[in-house]
Amino acid sequence: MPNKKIDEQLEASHYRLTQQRKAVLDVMRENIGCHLTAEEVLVKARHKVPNIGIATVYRTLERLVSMQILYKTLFDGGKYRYEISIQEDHQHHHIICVSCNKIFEVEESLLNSLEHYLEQQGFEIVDHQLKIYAYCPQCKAEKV
Amino acid sequence: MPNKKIDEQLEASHYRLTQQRKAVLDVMRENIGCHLTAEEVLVKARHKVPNIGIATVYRTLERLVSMQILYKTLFDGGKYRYEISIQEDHQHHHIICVSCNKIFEVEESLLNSLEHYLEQQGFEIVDHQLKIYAYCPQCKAEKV
DNA sequence: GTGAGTGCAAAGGTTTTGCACCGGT
DNA sequence: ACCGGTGCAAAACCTTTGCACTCAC
Repeated sequence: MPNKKIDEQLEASHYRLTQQRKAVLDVMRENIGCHLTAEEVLVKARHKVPNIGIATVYRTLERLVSMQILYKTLFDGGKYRYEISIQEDHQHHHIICVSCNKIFEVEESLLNSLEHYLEQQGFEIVDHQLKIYAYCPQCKAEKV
Repeated sequence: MPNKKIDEQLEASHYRLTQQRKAVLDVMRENIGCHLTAEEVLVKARHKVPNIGIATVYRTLERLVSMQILYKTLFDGGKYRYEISIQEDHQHHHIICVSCNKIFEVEESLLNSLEHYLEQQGFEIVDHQLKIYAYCPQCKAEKV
């Protein structure tokens, strides 16, 4: 259960567990696998804490990112989206449906040979992000 | 020479060749392999047409993107960068040095097997973008 | 009680848009 | 001369910041 681990992290970090932060964290925990914008988190969090403001949402999301509890990724339109990190390793790989805009995850794997090649060239890889634009199976079927 | 091809495209598109557009296009042609922000294009273009405004730069860049003469890619910080398209095929693959911020190109190739796999899953791939964050060989050497 | 955290509103940064004027065809 | 293109300034958008007030510890 990742929740236990997150709670431990929070406790260890002198991080005050306010209503607002709990609401944001719960929203993210209730939306595993979703890639939410700050605005979307705000709307969902307001169901729990009606007066929560967008600034608090941003501040909380940023804090959780720096604690590596969330990932933050830049998507088209120049907007950031946040997702909860449920695994140890990064898996910054997304398939974005060009029709319904749904976002699917891809497992990291096939980039290893590319990275090895680049390391032989003298680069030291820190991270990578892959975005694939596609019709998802459903939209492909409806497209005709 | 790609310039000839671009000129043909422009002619075929009823695209008025104003001083400003020529300046923007020339800036991009003089900076093959560079990934420029609109602001950077503006500064360079003003050396040619001092009064050119940022709105014209954006409008021209967008138009050239829609003509597939330029590529537009979102980079960290939520800023778009534009680069001239010198090849037939897309090659949206970048290595960004986390130290000097220089951007290197990677040839497309090793993603084919991943794409085949996804197509078997029912996706129809439209495009993809890969960003790799790394220390470039020079910064890696200086890092120590 | 104290200081970190909050909400609001204002500011920041990038990109877009409205509008009167300009200039390529 | 026409109409698309331009420059300016304002607006739009997302995100960050300043500040007085609040509340978790």
